Amino acid sequence: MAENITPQKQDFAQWYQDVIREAELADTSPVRGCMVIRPYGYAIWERIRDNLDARFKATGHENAYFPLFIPQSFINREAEHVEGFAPELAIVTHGGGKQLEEPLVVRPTSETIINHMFSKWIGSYRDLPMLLNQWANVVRWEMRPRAFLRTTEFLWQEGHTAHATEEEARSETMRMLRVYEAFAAENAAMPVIPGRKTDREKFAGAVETYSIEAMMGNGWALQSGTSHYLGTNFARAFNTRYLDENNEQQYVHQSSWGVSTRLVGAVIMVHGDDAGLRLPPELSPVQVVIVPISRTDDERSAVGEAAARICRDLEGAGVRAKVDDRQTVSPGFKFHHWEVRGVPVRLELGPRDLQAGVVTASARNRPGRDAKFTIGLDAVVSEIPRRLSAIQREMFEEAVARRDAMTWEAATYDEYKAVSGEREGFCRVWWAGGPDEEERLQQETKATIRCIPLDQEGGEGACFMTGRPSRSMAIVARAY
RNA sequence: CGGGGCGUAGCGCAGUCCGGCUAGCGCGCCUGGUUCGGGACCAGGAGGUCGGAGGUUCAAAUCCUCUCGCCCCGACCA
Repeated sequence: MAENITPQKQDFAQWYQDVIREAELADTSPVRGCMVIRPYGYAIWERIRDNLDARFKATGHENAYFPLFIPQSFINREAEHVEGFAPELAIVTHGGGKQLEEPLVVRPTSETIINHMFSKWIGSYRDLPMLLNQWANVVRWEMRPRAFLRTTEFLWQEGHTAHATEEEARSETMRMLRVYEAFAAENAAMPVIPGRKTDREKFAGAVETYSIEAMMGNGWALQSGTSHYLGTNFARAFNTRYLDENNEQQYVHQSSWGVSTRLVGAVIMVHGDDAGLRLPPELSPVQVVIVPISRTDDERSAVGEAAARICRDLEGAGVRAKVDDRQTVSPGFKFHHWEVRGVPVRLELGPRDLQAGVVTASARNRPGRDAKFTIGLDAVVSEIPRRLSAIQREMFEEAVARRDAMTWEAATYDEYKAVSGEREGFCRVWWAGGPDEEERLQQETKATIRCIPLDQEGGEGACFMTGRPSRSMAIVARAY
């Protein structure tokens, strides 16, 4: 069927690249590590962006824009931050034909420049909380790029907030993590596990890092969003202080949180199949594609007219619909074209349908010719939105079912090592280990502690590596 | 930076070991016609510094030296 796409089971990494090429999501760039996001891939990002942006606004955040260039000395102010980012910085040394007095770092993230500004803008407790977000590109020099998942330049959103108290900042950190979780479930049809990162996986400069972890089609984990409690680390480095009710100077407590174009990769790998991309209706740039079928000129005009009317009616009902009225390719070609691109619903409209007063429909998540069904012309506008909701729900349920089927438990490290050889996916373990155990785990099995889920079932057990008693379980998995 | 693979038409490749016809094949592209309910068919056509530089030779895609780049697997990361 999809002759240009390697089957997932044969080679998942190759399948991923094939889908990106065939669906025209992205292309390689002349600069290693960078990628060109093509219009269709960018349209998916726009859907992600618009959905999230609305959620940020609804939680009281405002958008702003901070500069791409950051004085190198800013990065150096927070000890852990420098250490963490130094290896992946791009640094500009020349401008206007002259060597710069101070090199400029191309932002890898904006905590430093934003704190520089916050320290000017925040004077008293009345200025707090400050809740900002920016949509921007960032650069982190990558040794091993992968389209969407890890590129040297990527697009993202970074929220930065300042609060009077630790409690408020911590609560903001968790609130935004839950916003990501809701976006993933409701828009991306992607179940995720919100959890706390171990110190080893923590953001450089944060007190605590939380993430949402999603399971890809091959059982690997993908960190799909992060939220950090920064404490007063950057506030101290940049002297971001406010005067409290008692006329005393206090450092602000901060959070930062982000998701990136990596989410596009997540959607590909969570939902895609051997025929290509499958998009949840919420994120699909085109939700319904209408393919007119005709032989004679008379048929063409009758069918074309009907197709245009259906399209208008659907758009009127808030559905993103499109007629593929190209004369230069056959209907069969169009079927594949839109299947590879993951469009949730296809309507075929030909003379036979018009005669019978119906359209022939098929849902991308129920592949195959036999799964086609018909909808009465009168019922299209009422039926399609219901179908789209159903597809959205089915795709989420399917992803949940696969994740659950590929999640298992191990009581001891030996058991983990024995089973993980044959079993992909997430392994739940009791965890009370430290950096040494994590290091050993990664060296010996290539897996890492993805997170310690926030939503624990309770109980107590012995840490699978150290044997020490623990009240929390962790997720162990291979990760991108 | 280590290990592996690859650079020949827009894309995918053969040809390279063992030097020798005018550098080929599939897809795509252009023109015309017939088609159109699951990637249509026929005929004609356009398209190449064989990644780059140097060398060996009567003769180099093919052999030698150097070089540039890309992809995959590992260490770092959203």
